[in-house]
Amino acid sequence: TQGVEPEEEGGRDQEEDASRAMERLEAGAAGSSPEPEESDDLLWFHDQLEPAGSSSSRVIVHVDLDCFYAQVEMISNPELKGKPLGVQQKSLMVTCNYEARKLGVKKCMSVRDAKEKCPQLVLVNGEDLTRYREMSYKVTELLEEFSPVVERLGFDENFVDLTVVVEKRLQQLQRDELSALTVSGHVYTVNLQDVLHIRLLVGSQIAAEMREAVYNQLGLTGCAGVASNKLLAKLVSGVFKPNQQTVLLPESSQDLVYSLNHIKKIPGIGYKTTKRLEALGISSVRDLQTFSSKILEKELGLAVAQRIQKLSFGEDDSPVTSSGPPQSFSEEDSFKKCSSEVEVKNKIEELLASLLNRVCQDGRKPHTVRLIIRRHSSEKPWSRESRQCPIPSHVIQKLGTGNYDAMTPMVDIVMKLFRNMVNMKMPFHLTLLSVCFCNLKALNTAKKGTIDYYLTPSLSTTSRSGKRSFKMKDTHMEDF
DNA sequence: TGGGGTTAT
DNA sequence: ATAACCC
Repeated sequence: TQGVEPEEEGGRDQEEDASRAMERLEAGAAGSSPEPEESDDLLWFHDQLEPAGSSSSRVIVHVDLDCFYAQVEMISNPELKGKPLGVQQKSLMVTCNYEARKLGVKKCMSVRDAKEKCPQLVLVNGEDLTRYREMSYKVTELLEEFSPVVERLGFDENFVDLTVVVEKRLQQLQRDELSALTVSGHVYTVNLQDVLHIRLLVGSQIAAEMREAVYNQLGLTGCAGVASNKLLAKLVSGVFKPNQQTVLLPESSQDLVYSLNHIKKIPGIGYKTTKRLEALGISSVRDLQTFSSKILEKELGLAVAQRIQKLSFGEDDSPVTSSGPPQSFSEEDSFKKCSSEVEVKNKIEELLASLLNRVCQDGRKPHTVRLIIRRHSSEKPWSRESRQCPIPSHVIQKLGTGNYDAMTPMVDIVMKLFRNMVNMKMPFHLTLLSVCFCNLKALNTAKKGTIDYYLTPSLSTTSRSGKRSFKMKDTHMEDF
């Protein structure tokens, strides 16, 4: 109902699901090795696919889930479907479903403004990211079945490089099928006479199959954009908004970048760079395109200047890089005030409890811990300070299954980091605490019979039970 | 303004 | 260790 059903617009003949798509791809890979004899027609056609002769043209898809946290909440609790729903973290409503948006609620509104706009708004707390994170990785893993090169951006966006998969599929197609190729979903700027961007059309079909698989297997809807690079794929994915997809034909790429009314809309140009560019009198995309490269390089440095000026033309040669497993795990909590050692220690214990569970499930071992704080009232309210240190190897070993063992030494380490940053003889006022595990290394592949095996507590005699969950002791609430 | 993430310097 | 970027 109400716009969450997929494929009103482009989903004919997309009944093929991901597994069948994979069978076809694999069959294609196997069958294409002895170089199928091609007719002259077909050779001519393939020649047209690479106009400039350089084989640099890529097919990239950007997949962007619709109001992701709200969708996960509606799956967790189907009674929320059909009602205006917002997901709240502290005083901020970080996202909301389309029911709520119809009633004037916007993403990243304060909870107060949102309730004012829409008194019937249902709010759920979204501070615990566990279910979002898990669903997010399911999406990435599903997309990896279509092509192994998938790059995550946040929890709800993925880039996939389809170049190789498109090429395989094209080589499988017969001459008559080739001339009958059609686009799936929208085309950016309606100008469909010239159908020579066959690879992008095939990309759009694969994008439709991806969205169909994500919906059928995970129950999530989203948008997709297909283009020749990441920047354009991302920009074009947002053109038709909930649950639709669009492909950008190259001759429309300038129209697309000019449709951005300000440089800050270009992904890669953030808050700081926008301010510095505005100080130079640059505010529109065309301003940036035509601005002196020399001056820009002096002002921002060679790397940033060249990159953002290319972005302003819609050019982006950055590769889609496989995200793989996460580089770090962190848990944070923000609050109005935290100003005593016991409060700090309690928060740290809470953060560590979650982190130890996560690290345990991941299987790899972090070799570094970092503590991050935000102090109140300091001139830069957004700035954070951090201290990090290696995790001693004897503590790393305890990280495997018996989290109770690692908890106490980890708290001690993190509290030392805290004392290194904050002089506890002086009054302090924190508004955020965060603990991060990073420098993750694959587990010690201790083989049976080796010294390592018997020296690794989680592998030898004790505690062969399954993964245990660490439970917080209910401590010290009398402090309040 | 939250609770995450990444890469570059 | 911080600063920039992304969501």
